[in-house]
Order: sequence, then structure tokens, then C-alpha cells
Amino acid sequence: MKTNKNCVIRLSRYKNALYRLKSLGFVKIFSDNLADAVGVTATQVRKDFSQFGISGTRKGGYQIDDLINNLNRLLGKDEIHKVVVAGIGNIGTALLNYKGFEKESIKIIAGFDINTVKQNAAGEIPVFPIAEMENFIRQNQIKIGVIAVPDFAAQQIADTMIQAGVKGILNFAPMRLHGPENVVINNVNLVLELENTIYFANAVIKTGVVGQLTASAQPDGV
Amino acid sequence: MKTNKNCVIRLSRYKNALYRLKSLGFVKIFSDNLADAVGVTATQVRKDFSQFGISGTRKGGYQIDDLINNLNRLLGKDEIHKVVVAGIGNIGTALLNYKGFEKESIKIIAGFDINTVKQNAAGEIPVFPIAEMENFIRQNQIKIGVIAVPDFAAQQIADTMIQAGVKGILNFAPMRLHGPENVVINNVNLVLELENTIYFANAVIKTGVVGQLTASAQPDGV
DNA sequence: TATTATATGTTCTTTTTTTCACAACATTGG
DNA sequence: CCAATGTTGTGAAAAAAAGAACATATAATA
Ligand SMILES: NC(=O)c1ccc[n+]([C@@H]2O[C@H](COP(=O)([O-])OP(=O)(O)OC[C@H]3O[C@@H](n4cnc5c(N)ncnc54)[C@H](O)[C@@H]3O)[C@@H](O)[C@H]2O)c1
Ligand SMILES: NC(=O)c1ccc[n+]([C@@H]2O[C@H](COP(=O)([O-])OP(=O)(O)OC[C@H]3O[C@@H](n4cnc5c(N)ncnc54)[C@H](O)[C@@H]3O)[C@@H](O)[C@H]2O)c1
Repeated sequence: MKTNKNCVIRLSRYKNALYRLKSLGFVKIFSDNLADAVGVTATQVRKDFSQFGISGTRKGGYQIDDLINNLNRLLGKDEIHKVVVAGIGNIGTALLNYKGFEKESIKIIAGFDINTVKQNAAGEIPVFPIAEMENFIRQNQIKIGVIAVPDFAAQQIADTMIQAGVKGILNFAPMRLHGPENVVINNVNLVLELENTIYFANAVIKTGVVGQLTASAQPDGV
Repeated sequence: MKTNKNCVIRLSRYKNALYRLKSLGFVKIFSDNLADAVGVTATQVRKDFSQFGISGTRKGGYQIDDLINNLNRLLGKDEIHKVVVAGIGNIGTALLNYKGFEKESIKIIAGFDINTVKQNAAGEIPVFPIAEMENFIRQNQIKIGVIAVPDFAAQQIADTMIQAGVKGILNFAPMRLHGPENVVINNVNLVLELENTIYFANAVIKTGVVGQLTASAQPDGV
């Protein structure tokens, strides 16, 4: 089966929407409601579910609890994913402080920095010297790393992480990282996101319409 | 002409790669070099340029300086874009501290927060009470706003921004914001990015290959 | 238990995006 | 000045993604 990035992103969105709907008291849901909540078509919802072997009942729609369980299983939420962060500056600190990862079965278990001022082995989430990162990753069998160091240090940190066994990297440094084929590197480039927003906002300002953009052109969910 | 989000993102990437190549001493470039640098095919580069009316010379490739100028013009870099940030917490502070926006003609001119502790009208980038945001946006004709407040406050802040004339919003709150058709809302959901990285990393771990994923499935540039 | 209304699952189309292939043409070197 | 070389620009083809339509199963109802 072929998997496609947009599809996986939608699964995550479905899951988030379902949590919200559940908290509102819903117990079951139909493809068109969910589609509305997420901003796609009902067919797309059913196709996505079908693709991943999730099925509802022909008249009763989908049980929200079942759906959430299924999505969590597909998205690997049946276990807690341990993550390390390299570079405890502005972005790194923001991530360490953020409380919203827990409920997604994500746990940042340590930070690493070159600057002794940032280091604090006794913190709620400990921050260790960067030199200890490789060993730590190995010993704790960490598979996911976040890179929040300046761009000039990013590739080296990535290499170390990969060397130690990391298979997925979320990179905030504004540059393309290189790695072997069997490591996933996801770049979040905030400058680019802002640039992009500006571009489309200008397009709207100039033309007065969003209609000139293709459907997928809308930067996001509007 | 139809414009497409991915295409615009690629334009930004080309531009970034070109700056790097220029700093390495390159003066002209061929579509295949640039393609390599960005991680797309040479045809794609030429198609994109062609689409936006950028042309090179049949044997000499493209002049990097011309290309950068063209891309900057297309991306609206001929003027400085003023941006305000609502919510000067972890993320908001990171953005205010970041020095990398300037060289992209983006200038964060003010922050706004509900918490008096965060306010500081005398800072390099001043932080004002949130109540003053609407007026400030109007008076300074700000078109772009960043939302970095907790999710429960996000929609209200968005409404105020839009009310005051903002046409593009970069939203960090993990929720879908609603707005009129002629306002662009770009959601950056960091939890989702991490989830996604984890999903694809797991796929790699389980199957040993990325080959099962379609081209666009690779979360990013690898 | 039969009927009916209704939402799913899936096939078939349409649209969008990417890649292929090559003619056109600029540069370089004789 | 001409041929050889090599890169662009683009129409045509292929691939991928999204959407429409509908046959089919099933919950509700009588
Ligand atoms: N802050 C933003 O808003 C923003 C926006 C866009 C991109 N980024 C990018 O995100 C990354 C992090 O940004 P930031 O604002 O948090 O930077 P920062 O300067 O605040 O923090 C960087 C941290 O990395 C540490 N560091 C430096 N070299 C290191 C090394 N070799 N090993 C380990 N740690 C090292 C530093 O001590 C510092 O604590 C940068 O690449 C930046 O370009 C940040
Ligand atoms: N920090 C992260 O790593 C992270 C990760 C994923 C998502 N997010 C999201 O990004 C947003 C910001 O995150 P953060 O970590 O910076 O949060 P934070 O709590 O550190 O900061 C929020 C700021 O907004 C201010 N605020 C609250 N209500 C306000 C209002 N009505 N008007 C103006 N200001 C108001 C607060 O005073 C605070 O300074 C949140 O929605 C969060 O869910 C953050």
C-alpha cells in the first residue's frame, strides 16, 4: 500500500477533531460531519479510512471511540515516543516548556546544549552537555530527535543523532539537512511559513480574491 | 494564471538556496544544480520559473543575481513587511528574539500580551497591552499578524486582527481558525509536525524502506 | 419480519501535479 | 563562419490526488 504525506496529516487532523467532538458529547459521527470539522470532503474522509482499513457501519456512521483508537494505533500512539531536543535556546526552551505533547503520547525526555548555562541535570526535563547526547540516545534507544541549534551546527548534530540510531528528525534550522535514505527529516522553516503567509496575503490584497489560487494553494485550513 | 502553494514554497526554497550558492561564489547556475540543492527535478525548476515568467539563457543557465531579484520581486520582497505578534510567551518571545527575519524583509514591529509582566513599551521590539492591538494595526496598516496565544484565546485574537485589517495570519495555536474568504490563515501545528515525523520514522523502522511512501510522502526535503 | 431511509465503501471521472522528451537556440572552439 | 555542444522552454504523457456517483448494507421503524 502506498502512503502519502497529506493523507497522514489528515489522519492526525481527524484525530484532533474527534477529540474535540468527543469532548462536546458526541458518541458517533458521520463522514460529512467530520469532513466539515476538518475542512475536506466527505468522500475524502471515507477514502482515507478505507485506505487504512477503518470501517464504520453502513447506516450508523463511525463510533468516535473506535475511530480514535484506530487512528491512534495507526499513528503509533499505542506507545509513548521518547524525544530528545538539541539546542535549548528560544525554540528548544519553548518545546521543553510545552505541556501539549503529553496527551499525544510524546515525551521529551532530555535536552542537550553546548552552553553550560543552559545545562541543568536536575530540571524537570534535564538538559545535559551536548557531548553526552550520542550515548544518551544509544542507551535510551531514542528514535526521534529535534534540532534547534543554529544553522551552522545543525548538520553535525544531525549526523551525531543518526549515528546514534535516531530515525526521525524534526529540524528547525533553516537549511536542508542531509542524511541516509532510511532517516526521515522533517524541516519546519518558520521564516518560510511567514514568507508564504505574506505572499498569499498579498495575492489576496492585490486581487481581492482567493479564487485565483488553486484549492491546495490556500496555505492551510482557513 | 493559477498559483499553487507548493509552487510558491519552492520559489522560497530556490531563493534560499541561491543565497547560499551566491555566498559560495557562484555567479550563474543551471537548473539541475539548483534542483539538486533544493531536492527537486531540473524540469520542475524550469517549469516553475517558466510559470512565473522567469527565463534564463539557452546555454548559459541563469544569472544568480537576476534570479534572486526576480524571486524577491515575485515573493513581494521589494518592500518591508511589517508584522505584529499576539502572545509573547514561549513562541512569541522566540520570534521577537529571532534575527533571521530581517534579511527576508520581514520586520516584527510590535508584540501584544494580556499579561502586564510581558509588556514593555521601551523594548527593542515594544510589547503593548493586547487592548491596544486593534488600534495599532489600524494606524500602522499592518497586514500580517502572528498568533501565539493559548488556543482558547486564539479565535478572538484572530477576529480582532481581521477586524483591524489584517489579511494574513500565521497561527501557532493548535486549532482551526475561522475567518472570511479574503484572509489567509496559515496554521503551524508543531505537535502535528512531530507526530508526523514519528509516524514516518516508524514506517521506516518497521519496513526498513522509505520506498513504500510516495514521493510527496517524505515529510520534507531529506 | 418487511420496509425504508440513509451513510458507507468503492468504482469511475476529473483535476492537478510531475515527469518525459525534444525542438530551439546560445555559446564555444575551431 | 560553421559545427558541436549543452541548456533552456514547453507541449504531450504519465502519475497522483481528489471528487462524483451509486450500488449495497444496515439501523430504525412499523
Ligand atoms: N527563534 C525563532 O523564532 C526562529 C525562527 C526561525 C528559525 N529558527 C531557527 O531555529 C534554530 C534555533 O533557534 P533559536 O532561536 O532557538 O536559537 P538560539 O540561539 O536561541 O538557541 C540555540 C541554542 O543552541 C545552542 N547551541 C549552539 N551550538 C550548539 C551545538 N553545537 N550543540 C548543541 N547546542 C548548541 C546554543 O547554546 C543555544 O542555546 C536556529 O537554527 C534558528 O535559525 C528560529
Ligand atoms: N511552546 C511550544 O512548544 C508549542 C508547541 C505547540 C503549540 N504551541 C502553541 O503555541 C501557542 C503559544 O504557545 P506558548 O508556549 O508560547 O504559550 P505561552 O503560554 O508560553 O504564551 C502564551 C502567551 O499569551 C498570552 N495571552 C494569553 N491570553 C491572551 C490574550 N487573550 N491576549 C493576548 N495575550 C494573551 C499569555 O500572557 C502568554 O504570554 C499556544 O497556542 C500553544 O498551544 C506551542
